[in-house]
Amino acid sequence: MRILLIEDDPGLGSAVRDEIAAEGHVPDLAPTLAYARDLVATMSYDLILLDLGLPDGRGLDFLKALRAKGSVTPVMILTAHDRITERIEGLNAGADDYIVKPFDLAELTARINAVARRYSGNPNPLISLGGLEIDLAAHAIHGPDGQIDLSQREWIIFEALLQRPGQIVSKSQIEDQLYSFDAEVESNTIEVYVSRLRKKLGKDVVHTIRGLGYRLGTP
Amino acid sequence: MRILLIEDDPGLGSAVRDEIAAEGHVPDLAPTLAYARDLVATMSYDLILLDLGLPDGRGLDFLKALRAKGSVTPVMILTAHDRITERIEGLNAGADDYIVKPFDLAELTARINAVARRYSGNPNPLISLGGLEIDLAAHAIHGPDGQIDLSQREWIIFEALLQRPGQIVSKSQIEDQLYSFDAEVESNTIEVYVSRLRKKLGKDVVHTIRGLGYRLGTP
DNA sequence: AGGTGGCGTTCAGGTGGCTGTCAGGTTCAC
DNA sequence: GTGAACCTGACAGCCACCTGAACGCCACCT
Repeated sequence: MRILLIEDDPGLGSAVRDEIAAEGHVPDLAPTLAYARDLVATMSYDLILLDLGLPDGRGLDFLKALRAKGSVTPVMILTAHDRITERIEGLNAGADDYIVKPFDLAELTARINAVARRYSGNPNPLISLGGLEIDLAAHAIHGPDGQIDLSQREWIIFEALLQRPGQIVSKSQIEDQLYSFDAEVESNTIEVYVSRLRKKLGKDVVHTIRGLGYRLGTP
Repeated sequence: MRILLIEDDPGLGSAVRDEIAAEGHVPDLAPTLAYARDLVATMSYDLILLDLGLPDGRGLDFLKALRAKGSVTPVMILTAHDRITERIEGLNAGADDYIVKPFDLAELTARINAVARRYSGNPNPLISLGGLEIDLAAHAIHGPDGQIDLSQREWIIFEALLQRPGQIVSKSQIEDQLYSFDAEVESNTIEVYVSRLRKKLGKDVVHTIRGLGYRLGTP
């Protein structure tokens, strides 16, 4: 997914861009509104992340101009904690969602995915996978023998794979999803969870690539 | 990606610009240095392709001025086959890479992608190679018959080649990637791995240059 | 308040994929 | 023609991973 990040803070900009890229999206970073205008004139984006305070103008004015031109690209605004009026104004100007600084990068990812799902014509995706019907938003799985329930941790791991079909997700990436920053996991917890997912959902739902990680099975 | 092509030959200029655009980049073509200066004053480019012989001046002087101003935009110079001194001077003046005329457009694309990866901070490129779609960060390869998995060591060797398209990578360089410093490999391990890559990905994915090493196959 | 069962984590024994090697054959520079 | 470089199928051993079972915790139910 093509994502344009309009953010002048170099540190935040880099961190967010790297996170978006790590999630498999294709990010562009514009530190100014002028550059952002050039980009949206020539590129087609699936989502825009918009900071409201830019060095060469107001993010809000950029957003209004975008909507005035008829663009329906989803826009998520980045706002400071105490800027409530600004937030409301942004939503009124046509933003689809907002996230409050400072934010956790994992939360940003989840929010991005949520906005993208809402606006890609697939707001509540059912995913078909090898005889399973999966409803991510409702955490519901329907298999050939009926409803299948996963525990919270099992869902976290399964979603980590579902969000990256075709990609290898390393054990350390899964650990990062499950535990707080830098927590050391001492045993083969991940393997046991994967085994349980296989038991509940079928042995082909997760493929192991030895030494690298796991990958979602092919539908 | 925004690419500025500084080339006075109309035929070559058009062909390269069209190829760059077809690859999803956003090219600008400047047939003179004066025009190029105007463009770089107002636009931010991700890469500059620079011919050294222009009607209104030397490409080398343009490059030196660019670096003197503090620009770190990657620059790839286009040089004639026999202009070795010019090539060296270009690299010394701050060029990041060079490509020798006449060149294959597919090789140019691969080289552009490689330079952009080194300098753009975007570690998650999709690479197309002979019917394969390769996602380096996610260790994902999609071939004509579906998903292809490589082992950890196979990836290391494949990446060593992917990161140097068009270049010969020696066996000792590959050994350095695989093993710790100064480890002596006693047998034909590298040849066996290359054979396995060919088996999984196709026999043209790696070319052997006898006595020198291996090179990535052409897309 | 006490009992229960689901969940998270750990462990141990087993397994099969990966790694490195080798041998026989092919290719090619000289 | 020759010898070095390379190719590739096959094999053995290692260890990353699998999975059944167990235990402690705690939310929930009675």
